[in-house]
Amino acid sequence: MARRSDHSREQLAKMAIEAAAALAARDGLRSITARGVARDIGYTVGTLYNVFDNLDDLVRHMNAATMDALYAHVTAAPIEADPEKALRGLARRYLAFVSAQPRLWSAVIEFEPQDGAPAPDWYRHKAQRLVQLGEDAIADLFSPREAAARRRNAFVLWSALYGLTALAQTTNLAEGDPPTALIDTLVSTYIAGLKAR
Amino acid sequence: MARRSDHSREQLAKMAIEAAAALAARDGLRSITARGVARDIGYTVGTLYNVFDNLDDLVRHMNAATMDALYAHVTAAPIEADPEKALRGLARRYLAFVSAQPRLWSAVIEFEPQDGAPAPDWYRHKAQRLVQLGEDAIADLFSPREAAARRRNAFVLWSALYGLTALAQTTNLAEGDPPTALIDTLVSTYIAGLKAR
DNA sequence: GTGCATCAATGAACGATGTTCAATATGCTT
DNA sequence: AAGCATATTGAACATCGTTCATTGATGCAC
Repeated sequence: MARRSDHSREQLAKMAIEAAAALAARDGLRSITARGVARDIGYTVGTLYNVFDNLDDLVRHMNAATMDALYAHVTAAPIEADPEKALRGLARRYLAFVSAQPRLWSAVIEFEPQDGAPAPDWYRHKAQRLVQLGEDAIADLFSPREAAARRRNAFVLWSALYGLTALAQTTNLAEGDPPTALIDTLVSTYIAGLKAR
Repeated sequence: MARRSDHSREQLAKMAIEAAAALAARDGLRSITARGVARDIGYTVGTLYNVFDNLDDLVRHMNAATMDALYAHVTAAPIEADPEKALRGLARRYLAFVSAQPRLWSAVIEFEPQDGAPAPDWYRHKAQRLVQLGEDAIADLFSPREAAARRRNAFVLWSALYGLTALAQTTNLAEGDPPTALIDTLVSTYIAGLKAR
């Protein structure tokens, strides 16, 4: 029983993350429990705490995996040269991913660790990579001397996309318009605004 | 035992909501517990369940109160006629409120009821009122025949603001820029984009 | 092969959680 | 004064996150 070494520490972590993601995808972030995850991977609670500091740690790793999957999905297609086309493509693929895995993405949005500690660098980097994609897409609209403005606008765009997907999922405020139309409106209008600077 | 007419049902609800808000403001959404709220208002758990269906119900009412407070704060100042000035004013007051009560606003963002039931109409209306403010602000940029576009853009703007405040609070992705600069960038650029239609 | 030290895995135990509901205390009516 | 209606209670239940002494499988020394 003890010391099975059926799986390495890394394998255990991966299995637990996938089991947690399956639970979250089905019934939401709050349905993730230590005992539930342990049961689903064929181990007991104690083992989970050998691999992760606590449940929040596991959830963070789960969310990191979701962000990795999002990044992979968004970069699967080539990125066009024209800023507006590039951005629209990124945004639509982003939306497609979120729509396909709504509860998984909700888990990323909802999650707030019990201790108010800020997210570790390795986690923040996952988000930064996504912002960077947007920054690259709009790079042609800025001169090399405007690096700060380029970065700021990329962050604003990413935040706007984030908010749009967050609200388009849950609320029903924009009844007439499909999410794609909202995304396109955002990208077109914002890019037009950038060009008009 | 507390005398049964010390407080009306409405008073009890108000006290519980305020107690929950105090807990959330100090230690976050997850620090709200039935026993904790009950203790703080001088009653026991059972009484809480006479007033609210369950904890999620209480949290929803707490978030509704937060949105009411936000609406009151945002509309406390007169709204200017010029779309950009009006929108910038709304956005800045929005940001001021969120910055002053970060954990309370986080509770609005993070909250997802256990049962995946959609938010009731009376709750969604609270958000809709805020979107309406934005729609009124940009009304002059649209002809009467473009009601759909006006509504869509108001929703996009609100979502963008929402995302910006959500991310500006937690992440540290935009290190150089204060939140106000991000808000102004968003408003200016988007309004410029609308004018360039 | 044998023995043993190591340590991954266990699962009982703890305090706290959300929620229920029979029992009870209280105010109002008659 | 008696009785009714009901607001309030708090014990009880299942489940939660987390800890840690115990256990037994494993790899290594010999």
